[in-house]
Amino acid sequence: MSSTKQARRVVILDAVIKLLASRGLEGVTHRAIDEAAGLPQGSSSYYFPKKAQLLVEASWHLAELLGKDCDELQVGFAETAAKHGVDAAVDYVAREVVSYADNARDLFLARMELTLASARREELTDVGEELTAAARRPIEFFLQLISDGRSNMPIETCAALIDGISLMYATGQGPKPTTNQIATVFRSIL
Amino acid sequence: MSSTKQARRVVILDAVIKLLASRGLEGVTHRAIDEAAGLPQGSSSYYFPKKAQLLVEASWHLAELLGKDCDELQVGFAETAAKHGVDAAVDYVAREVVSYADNARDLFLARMELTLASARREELTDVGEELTAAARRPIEFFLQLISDGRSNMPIETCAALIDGISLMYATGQGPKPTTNQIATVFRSIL
DNA sequence: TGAAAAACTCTACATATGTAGAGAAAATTT
DNA sequence: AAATTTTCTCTACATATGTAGAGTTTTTCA
Repeated sequence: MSSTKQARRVVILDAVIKLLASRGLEGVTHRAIDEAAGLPQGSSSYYFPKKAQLLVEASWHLAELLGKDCDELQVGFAETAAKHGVDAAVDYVAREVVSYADNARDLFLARMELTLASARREELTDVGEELTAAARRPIEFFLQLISDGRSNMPIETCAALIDGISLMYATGQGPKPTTNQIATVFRSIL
Repeated sequence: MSSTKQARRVVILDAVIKLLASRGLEGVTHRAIDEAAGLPQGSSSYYFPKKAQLLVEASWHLAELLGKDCDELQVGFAETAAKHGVDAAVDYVAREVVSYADNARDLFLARMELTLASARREELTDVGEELTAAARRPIEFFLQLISDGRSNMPIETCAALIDGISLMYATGQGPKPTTNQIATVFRSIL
């Protein structure tokens, strides 16, 4: 596959993620995608003829985006820990988690939409698990590091807490999480 | 409004909730509702001509159902606390929360769908808040009782945690919450 | 440069959906 | 019981959507 073709596929998948966040699964139509992506009508239909497959690929793409962000976060954490100690690193992560709530709102909401959909669409089962795994990976990493494996909160519980807080904030049902709140969660784990 | 008419409206709104859980917002169509409710085609369209309004009313109905369940839970809690002490009551609530994850899966998933939708559909803003409030009310009640207002975990955080755990379980992304896990959350609040 | 292939855009069409309203059935009133 | 109103069911229709493929443009390559 040529790189321009690949690039256009990415443009389309990005548009799908944006639409998932702004209009939900019901708002993801070939025509709406073309418009959101600024491409001629028929484009998304040409690159992804079947909608079911389109959603699967958009999900994998989202998992990749989440993974990249998480990798960056891990690097930042490791560097901060090395320079200023674990305690400062915990604060660093807490700050990142909080700012991520705004910066990656679309990614988060798209993940929630797809996670819900994965429970009822067979073709999304696998990538649904990957989405969850991608979101959990960095948390797992931190818990391991800061608690040295002796965390008294299971990784799933911690991830669920962050997801729950993010969901309420992203949907306007709760206040913006504070750095303090997140840091407290991490520290209460020790 | 006659009671039979009111009864039929409830049948329809119940069907909407079931569909929200099993097929998501995209699966809620007048025709699908009629079939799910076992009513003649055109019924849901007759009782709720506008889909936007149908969703609003289904949301209020869901909030009412959640409220009833929560009231029962509060009564059970109060009785158990009176008979066997607060500690036993905490266990009681933890057990209820866990069994609720299975018994009220549809209600929970419908609430998640509607909460996500309320972030992008203006007409759902108000009822979206009510849905969240209805789900939080009993938690607020318990926290107040068991921590006597000196909880070190804000009500929003506790509610977000339970929602997050429930979401992962309901979508097949996490293990079934255990009584122990929930009880630990409640006790860690003290 | 010109033909062949590939990539893309546009159009068409079958089905699905929201919505309105005609017509039938049931209930109510006289 | 007949008339009238109310309630409900069925049908129709305009629009939206998924999907396929015709036709066009661009690229590749001999």
